[in-house]
Amino acid sequence: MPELPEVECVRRGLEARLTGARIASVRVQRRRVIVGPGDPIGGWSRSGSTRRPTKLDDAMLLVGARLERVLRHGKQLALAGDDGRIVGAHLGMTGQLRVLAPGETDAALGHVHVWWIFENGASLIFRDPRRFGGLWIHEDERAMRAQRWNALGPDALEISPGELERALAGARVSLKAALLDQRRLAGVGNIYADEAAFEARLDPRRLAGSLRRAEVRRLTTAIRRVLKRAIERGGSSMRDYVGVAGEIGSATSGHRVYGRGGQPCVRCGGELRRAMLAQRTTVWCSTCQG
DNA sequence: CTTATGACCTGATAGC
DNA sequence: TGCTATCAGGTCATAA
Repeated sequence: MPELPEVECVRRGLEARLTGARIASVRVQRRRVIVGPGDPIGGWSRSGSTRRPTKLDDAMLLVGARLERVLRHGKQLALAGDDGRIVGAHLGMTGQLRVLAPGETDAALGHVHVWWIFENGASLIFRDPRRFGGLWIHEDERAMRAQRWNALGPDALEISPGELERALAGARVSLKAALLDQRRLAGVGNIYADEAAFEARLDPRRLAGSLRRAEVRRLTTAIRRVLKRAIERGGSSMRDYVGVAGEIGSATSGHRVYGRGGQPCVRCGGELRRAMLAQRTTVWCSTCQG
């Protein structure tokens, strides 16, 4: 579920609430959501491997460290300790990182896989009903970037027209598919791909490599504006997304095409089209988006 | 190399 | 009420 804006809201929430706090202990309820050193990089649920996961110890999950920074690239997150240790996190479709205040318990939360307790009594939980998300353990930030983050394209929130032009150059896929491809640019998912294409007035079925320079420039502005606006509204809470304290984001009400197939275009009043493109539901205005 | 397809999971909702 | 089918914000391995 969460795309760049939602992940950024989580990042900010974690940093605001937990920076400087020391991790006292961790409880792992479900080992397979964690990719340890030596485990298949794609994660256990996808690998089909019959190997056993490598043994984890608490130190790999930052126990004893102070949380110093929370990093993000695209939809990827990482919790960085003050001693160089780091844990990568990806929320998949339904993953959440939630902070519980000292004494606060939420027995209603199911599917909690990892539970950290801080010295100040606060808790951080990773829960994920569908388990498409997970945690990744790396030696340090450099290794994490080398092993995972460097495979991603430039962060969509700050991508430049030149970078986007390079990302789309020669692509023989639809614009929609290219926007969803994290190796080209990192952070755009199904919601914001449609929103950005509408904002830029580009047909999502267009061949991505066929955009002219002026169109790439328009698309760059559109992507950045759409993502920034969503962050300011606290993200899109459709189904599963909530902030670190369980709060709802209001960006959903600002969507102009996503989820509005068959409804009137906010620009021209024509009926918005809905179809499958790149195996994802896609909504666009066939009048406004050439 | 690039691109397409299934697989991984649970839960909400619509239709019978 | 209860069943089945469909759909959901995302990757990842493998096939073509």
